[in-house]
Amino acid sequence: MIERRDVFQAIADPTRRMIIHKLSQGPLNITQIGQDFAISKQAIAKHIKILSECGLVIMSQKGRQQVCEARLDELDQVTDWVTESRKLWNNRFEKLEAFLDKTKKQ
Amino acid sequence: MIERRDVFQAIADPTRRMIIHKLSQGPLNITQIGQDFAISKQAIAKHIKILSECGLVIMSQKGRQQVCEARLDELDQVTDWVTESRKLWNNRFEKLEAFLDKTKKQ
DNA sequence: ATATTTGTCAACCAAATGGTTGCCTTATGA
DNA sequence: TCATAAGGCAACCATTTGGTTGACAAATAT
Repeated sequence: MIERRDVFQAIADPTRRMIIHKLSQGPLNITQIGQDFAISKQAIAKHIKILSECGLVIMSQKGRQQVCEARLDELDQVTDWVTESRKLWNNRFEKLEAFLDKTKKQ
Repeated sequence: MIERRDVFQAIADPTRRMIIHKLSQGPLNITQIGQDFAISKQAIAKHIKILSECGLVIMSQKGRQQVCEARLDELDQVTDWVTESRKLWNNRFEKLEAFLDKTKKQ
């Protein structure tokens, strides 16, 4: 299995999606993020590490606090892939239509 | 760990994304899908099972063949979540602005 | 000065994931 | 009729994942 740490895998976990949701409303430190979740701060920190490794969260030190900010640009990878798939889907009969058209003309 | 089998998890795997990509261009049976991948047909079948369980692929029997067709509607869940997060992000200063506005008026 | 808060590091764990192989059933084509 | 192609099923495996606990360092507050 290849080492994967991409945006798709990052947003696959519901907890991480909720974290992104929270951070979309403004920056928070790790303890504040953990407030709504019934898991340890260490678990939260691990999620944050994954999110920041793929660019969805950026960190900044502020005294002893680690301030986390959402950075949603990388989600373009996701919407781009969906858009591309839909494009293919919409054009899926093109070849067939071209073939039928050609056949008709002959 | 809760039982998860949702669209987000389904598209987290690169092989499954490639399968969707292929199927977006037209229906294929399991053997045909496996053509481009260096993994066993059983592995492909497992991926297809996951994709069909979350509605991204629909199956139809055709003799001994299992024809797979892409069904991209469920990807709305993904784009909707991204859109919602971006909306929150864009409105993230609203509360602060409202507060400042109110303070100014007093 | 000391207690508390914030977060890190490391070890550990059970379950999930993505893959394998072998065997079996059932259509299909020669 | 019989070999073969398509796929299902089950057992197994290594690695990854998402979580835990305990100990620790360093800011901050009292």
